[in-house]
Amino acid sequence: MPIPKKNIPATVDKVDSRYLESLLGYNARRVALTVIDLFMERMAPHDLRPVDFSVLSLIRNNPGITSRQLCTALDILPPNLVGMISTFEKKKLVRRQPHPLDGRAMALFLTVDGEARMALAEPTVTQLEAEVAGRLTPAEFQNLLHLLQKIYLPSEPAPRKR
Amino acid sequence: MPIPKKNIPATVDKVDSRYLESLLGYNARRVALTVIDLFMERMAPHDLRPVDFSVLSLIRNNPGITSRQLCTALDILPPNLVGMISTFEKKKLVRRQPHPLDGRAMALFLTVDGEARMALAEPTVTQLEAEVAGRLTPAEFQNLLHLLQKIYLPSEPAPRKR
DNA sequence: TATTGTTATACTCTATAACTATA
DNA sequence: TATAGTTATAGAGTATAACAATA
Repeated sequence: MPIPKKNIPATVDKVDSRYLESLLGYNARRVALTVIDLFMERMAPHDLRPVDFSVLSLIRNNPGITSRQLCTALDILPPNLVGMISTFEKKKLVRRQPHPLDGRAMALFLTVDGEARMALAEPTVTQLEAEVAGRLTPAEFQNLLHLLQKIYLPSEPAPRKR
Repeated sequence: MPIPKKNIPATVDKVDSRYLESLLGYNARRVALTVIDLFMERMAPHDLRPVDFSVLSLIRNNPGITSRQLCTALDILPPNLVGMISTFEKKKLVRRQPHPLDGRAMALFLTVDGEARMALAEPTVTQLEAEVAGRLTPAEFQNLLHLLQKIYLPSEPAPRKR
């Protein structure tokens, strides 16, 4: 039988977060913040924020990708990408080139410096991912990625609006 | 045998995002954005952003909780909570009361209006969660929450820094 | 001396409108 | 007429420093 509490006005000793923890949105955001915090810490020597890494990674794996394609893939608004690309150009990480088939567009490529930067940064990301996933078995980790993708990647490639 | 491509300069037709999709941080952020977008859409009639809902939910389930406890539980900085609480007070959703055991602190409670607002809002959240999880079986959904929590909820309750 | 709540403020991130060059 | 890229700018979100009152 539980010991009766003293009759004091309502105070909270341990916060009950169980309801929030039953919500996918809450849990996904907490995990995203956890990983992003560690990411920024570890990637500081490489001078890359998460979004920088995402952009450079897509250019690396898709040479000649356009700004518009980057914006669609990463859910970035075009005006907010312009500054990033300009900064990358100033730092000699990215090179812009007229698109061969569309005179309005610019094709994006990593420079040699950009390739080198990413070659150093990717293992750092791999390492921090491994640490974050440390409490999960490899099978659990793969399952987690798969379940997350089932949420945001429609099997039918219907256009996403935002 | 694949048909040889025409010899044109590098252009990208379909963006290859497979590397990013192998990263937990990327997937968690995409899911968080997906759920938050739907959340804001559905909760607009209730005039509650995700963070508003989280704060009111914690007050509801922890009557007498302090601002400091809210900040710790939700990873909000104290200066950024002040305005929210003030707004809630103006809207008669939350009531502040001197803390019975700590003269510096304020104990927070929902008003009758606040309870009513949350009583309407919670079913909306339950509904949208069910929709987002629609592609998953109930067992998969529970497993997803469990795996996410293993990432950000340490079994040993070590203090998080940020 | 440390902590709670608060103010003021700066910085970053995200969003909107409008323009140009080209399709 | 629609789209890619760009500029300028507004708004929301997040961060730091400093202070008064209390522990």
